[in-house]
Amino acid sequence: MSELPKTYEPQAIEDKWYAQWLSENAFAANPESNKPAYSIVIPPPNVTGVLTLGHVLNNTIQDILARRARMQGKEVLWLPGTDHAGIATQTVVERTLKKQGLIKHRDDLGREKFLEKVWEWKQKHGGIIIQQLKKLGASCDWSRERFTMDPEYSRCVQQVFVELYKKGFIYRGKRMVNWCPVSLTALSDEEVTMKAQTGVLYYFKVEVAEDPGTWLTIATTRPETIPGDTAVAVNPNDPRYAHLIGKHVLRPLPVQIPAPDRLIPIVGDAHVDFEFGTGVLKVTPAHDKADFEIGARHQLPAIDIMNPDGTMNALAGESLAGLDRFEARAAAVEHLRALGVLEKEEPYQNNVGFSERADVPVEPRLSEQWFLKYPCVDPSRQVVAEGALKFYPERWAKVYEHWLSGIQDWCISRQLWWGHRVPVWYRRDVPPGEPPQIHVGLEAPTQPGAWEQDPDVLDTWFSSWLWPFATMGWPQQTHTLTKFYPTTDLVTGPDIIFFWVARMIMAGFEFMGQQPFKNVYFTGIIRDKQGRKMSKSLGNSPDPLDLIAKFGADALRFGVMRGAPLGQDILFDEKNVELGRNFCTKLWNAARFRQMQGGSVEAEIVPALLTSDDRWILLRLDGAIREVSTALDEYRFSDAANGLYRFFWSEYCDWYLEASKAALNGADPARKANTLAVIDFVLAHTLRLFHPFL
RNA sequence: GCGCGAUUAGCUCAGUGGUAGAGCGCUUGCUUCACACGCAAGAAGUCGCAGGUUCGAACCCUGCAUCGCGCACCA
Repeated sequence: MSELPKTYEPQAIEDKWYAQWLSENAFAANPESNKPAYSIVIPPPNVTGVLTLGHVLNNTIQDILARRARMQGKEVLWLPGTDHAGIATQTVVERTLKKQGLIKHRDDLGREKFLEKVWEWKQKHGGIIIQQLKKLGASCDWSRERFTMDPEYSRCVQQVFVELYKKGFIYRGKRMVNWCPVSLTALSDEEVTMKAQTGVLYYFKVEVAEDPGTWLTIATTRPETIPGDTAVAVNPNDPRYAHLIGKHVLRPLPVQIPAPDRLIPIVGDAHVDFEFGTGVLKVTPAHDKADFEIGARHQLPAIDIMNPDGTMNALAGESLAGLDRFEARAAAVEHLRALGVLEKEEPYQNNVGFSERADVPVEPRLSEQWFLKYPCVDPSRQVVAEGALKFYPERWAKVYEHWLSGIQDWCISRQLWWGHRVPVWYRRDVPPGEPPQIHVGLEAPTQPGAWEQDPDVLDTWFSSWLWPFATMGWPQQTHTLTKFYPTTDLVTGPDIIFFWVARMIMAGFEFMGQQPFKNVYFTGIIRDKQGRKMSKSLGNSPDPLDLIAKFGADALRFGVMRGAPLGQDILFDEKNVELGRNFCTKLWNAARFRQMQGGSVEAEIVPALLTSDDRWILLRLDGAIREVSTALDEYRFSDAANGLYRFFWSEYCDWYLEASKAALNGADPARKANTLAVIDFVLAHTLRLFHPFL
C-alpha cells in the first residue's frame, strides 16, 4: 500500500465509499429478515427544495441512529422521500412562469396546462435534494423513495378522505376561515402567524335612532369594514349602555345608501369587554371571527363587502368599491371625518394574523370549505401523557398537550391546483328546490358529463399525516408494514409539532390502530452566529454543498453534531465545520502513523507485556465506549461527539501515541509488537465509535 | 394574559450538592522523525440579581430582572 498523503482529502474518498456502499445494497431493508427491526421515516423535504443546514442537522441525526442500529445487528429501514408541498410549490412555479413572461396569471394556462408545467418543474428540480442527501452520506434505502403524489400514495389520501367522510369526521360548511388574499386560498389556523403591528385605533360616533341626540362612540382598528356592520354590541351588564339594547343606531357607511337601510340594532353580548375602548363594539359578522359568532347568537345578517383578493366590492359602497382593503381604510376614515363623526385617532399596538407563505395579513372570510373533526384525539393525548410515546426533550409534550386540548376543526380544502383533488363530485342540473346530489368516492361517478368534481385540493399536511404507513404500502397489510410499523424514531423540528407530528399520531391510531413511532427527537433550530433565523433575505444561510466542497461531508456532519445539544437552538459557525475537518485530518494522520510503523496487523495482545500506559489507554477506551454509547442511547448527540473527540484527540493521540513512541523506536521487538497490537485494538474500536458520525 | 427556554471565561456552550470545564479566540515558545487542519505551556470567570434550605449551592426552593420563543387574544 502506498503512503497516505499528509492531509485528508475527503471529496474523492467520500464519493468512492458511498458508491461502494450503494453497490453493495448496504442500506436496503429486508422485511423478511429475522433481525429485530429498527425504522425511521424521513421528514419529507419539499420536492423542489434545496438542502439547508436544518436538513443537514436533521438527517445527520437520523443517519447516526440508522448506522448505529445496523451496527447493533438490527434490520434497518430508513425510508426517504419528498413532499409535494402544495402551496409552496405552486407559488414558486407560478412566480417563475410570470417572471419568464409566459403568463400573467395561472388562469391564462388553465388547470390542466398549469399542472403539466408543475410536473415538468418537479421532473427538473425534484431530484436535487435527494442527490444532496446522498452527498451528505445519508444511508437511506433509496429503492423505497416515495413522493406524496405518487399514484399509490394519492390513492391512500383519497381513501382516507372517503373513509373519514363516511364516518362523519369530514364535512363541508360555510364558515369563517383564514383567507390569504394573495394566494387566494383558505388556510388552516396553523398557517397563520401572529405579528405585532403598530396601527391606529379610530373612535367614531353613531347616533341612537330612537333617542336623537344620544351618541355612542365606537373604537375600531378596521373602519373600512363599517359597511359590513350589522349590529352594535354592548355588554348587557354594562350600566352605561344596557338600557339601549334593542334600540338602533345609524351606521355611517356607505354614505351612498339611504339612511333607513343603514339602521342596525344594538345587541347585548357578554363577549364585549367593557374595559376596552369605549365598551361599544361594532359587529361585522362577515369579516371577523368573534363578530361572526356574535352574529350567530343574535341572528344577524352577514354582509360580505370584500372580494377574494382583498379589494372592496360593491356592497362597500361606490366610493370604496375596487379599493384595496388598506386604501379603503384611509378612504373610510376620510368619510368619517367629513361626516364629523370621527372623534379621535390614537396609535395602537395589536397583533395581526399573517399568511405564513405570502406574508400579508389574512382576511377572515366566510366561505364554503371542507373541514375535518380530528379523529382519535383522546388516545393521541394519552399515549404521550403516559409516556408510551416519548418526546425528547420531554418539555415538548406539554406544548403538544396544550394544542390538543384546544383544537378546532381543521380546514383541509385549498383553492389551489397543485395537490390531491378533493374526491367529491356534484350533480349538475339538479332542479331548483331539490336537494343537491353529492358523490364522495375513490372513483368518479358514471355518466361523467352529469357530474362536476369539486375544484379544491387538500392541504399538503392532509397527505403528509399518513406518511409513516402510506409509504409502506397501506392499505395493504404488507410485509414492510408488519416488520417496520410502528417506526422507532422520528427526528424533526419542533416548529412542525402541530402541522405534522400531532396529526401523524392521530392518523396512526385511526388507520393503523397504533402509534406511528415510539420516540420523537426534536432538533433545535439552526441560527446564525448572532442568533438570527437563517433566511434567504438575510443572506446568512450558508449552502451546505459549499461547506461539503470546502471541508468534506464528514467534517460538516461532525461539526454540526458537536455543537447541537439536546433541546437548544444551534448557533451556526463555520468554525465548527473547520473543527470537524481538523478532527477528520487528525484521525487520518493517526492511521497514517500506524501504517508507517509496519509490523503485523491486528496481532494478539500479550497481557503479560502490557505497560501501565497500555493499560491506561485500554481503560480509557472502555470508558469512551461506554460514554459514547450511553450518550447515544439518550439522544445526547453532542455529548457523544464531544466524548469521542476528547478521547481520541487528547487521550489517544496526545498522550498514548506520544508515549508509545519510546517502545516503537526501542530495541525490544516483543514490546514493540505488543504496542502495535494495542494501537490496532484501540484504533479498530475507535473506528467503530466513529462510524455513526462519519 | 398563560406557558416554555436561556442567563457560567472575549465568543459558543458543557457542567443538577463537595477544590470552576471544553472548543474557538488570545499570549508565549516550537519547520521535534503522524498531523502547523499540528505540538507544548499559559492568561482569563465574586457561575444574571436578591433572599432561603444545607456543614457545604453554578446546581435545590422563592421572588426579581433581562433576552428569546410558543399559545391565546380586546374591537
